Amino acid sequence: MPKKHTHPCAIAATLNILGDRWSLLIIREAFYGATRFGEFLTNTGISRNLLTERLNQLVEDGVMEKIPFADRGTSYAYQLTEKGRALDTILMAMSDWGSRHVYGVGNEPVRMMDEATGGRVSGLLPVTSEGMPVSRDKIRLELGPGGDGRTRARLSRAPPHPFSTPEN
Amino acid sequence: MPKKHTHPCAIAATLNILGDRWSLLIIREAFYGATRFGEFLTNTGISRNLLTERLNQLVEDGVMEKIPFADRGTSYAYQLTEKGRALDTILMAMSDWGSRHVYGVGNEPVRMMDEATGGRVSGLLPVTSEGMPVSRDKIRLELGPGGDGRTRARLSRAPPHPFSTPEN
DNA sequence: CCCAATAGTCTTATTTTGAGACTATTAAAT
DNA sequence: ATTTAATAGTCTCAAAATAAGACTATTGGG
Repeated sequence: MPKKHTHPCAIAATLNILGDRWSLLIIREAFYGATRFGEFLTNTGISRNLLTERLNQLVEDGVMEKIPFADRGTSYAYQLTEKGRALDTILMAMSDWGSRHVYGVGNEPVRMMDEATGGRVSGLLPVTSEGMPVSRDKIRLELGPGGDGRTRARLSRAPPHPFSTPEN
Repeated sequence: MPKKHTHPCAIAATLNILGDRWSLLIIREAFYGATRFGEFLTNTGISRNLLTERLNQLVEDGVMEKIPFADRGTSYAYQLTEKGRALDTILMAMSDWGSRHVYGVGNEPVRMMDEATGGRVSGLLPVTSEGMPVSRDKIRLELGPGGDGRTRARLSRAPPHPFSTPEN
């Protein structure tokens, strides 16, 4: 794995764990039910040595766990931890973006459906801790307890509402 | 950039564009207001040759655009396209995950605040096209128009509700 | 005891990354 | 008009990661 980002930023920290071509594809397969070395191997197309390294890293990072499995030969089940299952939102966001902006609406390989209403899941809405929807135009970034001078400097250069759409 | 994923999957397609250590950090800086080569250079810590390559790639992929800029020397502004601004959800999801599971709640470098209520933005909720919240336990994956046999095979192996929490 | 299945290791060539020196273009200052 | 400084690169080289595939180790079942 390449060198790591060192500045205090939750996005950079996430990229330190998942910022490569394969890790999130392995995670995707785990959500799709894969647990065995061979399944990840054939379902993703990664090479053996890299899969070994990535699985070890994901276990070390607490995203997956490796569990001995009674089966022919030496065998293990790799499964998501709670920390790993929390990656569902990132996968959904990437699936949504890729569907809309790479494949295009009407050409998605996979659709997410809401079994309750039969409608399509069509996005992710920022919400407060009370579950109230938040408008992207009203989101402001604030220095948190884990931030430092560099974080403050970065935030002070940022626009007041980074995720708002530009007024024309 | 490394070889690309070829199977039909919106997540894989997204990783083909953003699946490396730097691209999303460049995008983050763009949301934080950076537009110039030198800003991306110093704010991310990427090396010059890689920044050149990544910016070119992001422009080619339609995520950013390069606009001549009247200033000292040869200069340009790199800015997000609409396709690029749509990456906000992925960034928010990564920021949220990194805050909770790497830094830990109470130790986040940056907090997202809702200016309307003063509360913290604390997650992303899947919603239907009508804006109705969807329970993760009720999300089912379905073959879309862009899928093929491999997509179908992958989905048929998947659990009925991939994003539900396991019953204990 | 042998066989097959599983999960790896090892080797080698190729590609990507990282670091930094060097170059090109242009607006402003003199 | 010439020089200077700022900007955005290009180029070179070493180090590291990736890719592909041959080979090895462990173990349960026949």
